[in-house]
Amino acid sequence: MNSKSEIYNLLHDKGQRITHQKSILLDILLENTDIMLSVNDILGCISDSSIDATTIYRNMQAFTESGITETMIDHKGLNRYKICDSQPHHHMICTDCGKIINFPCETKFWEPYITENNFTETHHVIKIYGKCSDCVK
Amino acid sequence: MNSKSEIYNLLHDKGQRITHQKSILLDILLENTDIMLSVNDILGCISDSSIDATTIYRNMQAFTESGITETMIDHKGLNRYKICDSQPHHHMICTDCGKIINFPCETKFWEPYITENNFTETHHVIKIYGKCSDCVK
DNA sequence: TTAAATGCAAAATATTTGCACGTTG
DNA sequence: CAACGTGCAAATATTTTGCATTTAA
Repeated sequence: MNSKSEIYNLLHDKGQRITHQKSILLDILLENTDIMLSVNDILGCISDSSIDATTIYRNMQAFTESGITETMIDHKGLNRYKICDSQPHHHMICTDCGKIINFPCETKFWEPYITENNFTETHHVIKIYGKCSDCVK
Repeated sequence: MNSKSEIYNLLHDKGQRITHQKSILLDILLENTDIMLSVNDILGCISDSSIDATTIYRNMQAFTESGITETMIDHKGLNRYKICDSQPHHHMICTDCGKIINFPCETKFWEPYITENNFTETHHVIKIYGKCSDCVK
């Protein structure tokens, strides 16, 4: 999920229209792939405040339902969004500013517990929460 | 953190007073150690609605600052609370029936990445999704 | 042209704050 | 009795909803 035309095709397939507002929102998301953006962050990126907050909420929900964006709720209860990664990996997420640092998965230390419980893994999620070097100050 | 007297001692050490309201809240928390309770859940446990929501918010914050409770924000952005476990653990979650199986955290293989990025971890979440032994059949 | 998307206003929800009064130690 | 805790009311903040208007296809 890293080119605008790819996303446009996906939206088209879902019967959604390509609007001026969606185009701007996608530009902002594609320029910020390493941070989870709040609606307020996104508003701050729109210089002439040409998009209403309601429209941002509605489009972020639509994008998430279409698998274009992923979502989290930060330590203050704010929704944050980013474009989905094409490559799976894990995240350190700053609960203050939403910054994301990726790291690879190196072990599956839980394998014995899976076997023991006859559990069949389909996927796993590892997220490290805390403060990034800027926000810890 | 599993007996009321232990918690009372801790509160006393922190210079906090033992009030009727705190006593009731602790009873509710101690009777619900396997679920994260929202303020609304807690209100629902108080039959005669003798405690104001504000008091619950303030006490849950105080409990959390004292290390008595732990907190999370759920998928809807609601704060939820539970008495701290003596042992932290992670979850295998069956995507069919919702069953949860706990397992302990044995490694922090991501430590080098944290150090490298000057990240300050507050907590981490590891969830293994899949099917439990019953649902895989 | 017409169904979907948008902007604005208002509502809904969750949480926080100020302050007077009550209670604990 | 003195400090802390509580309840009530009002303020904040975020997100959602209703509806008339605009716009993409």
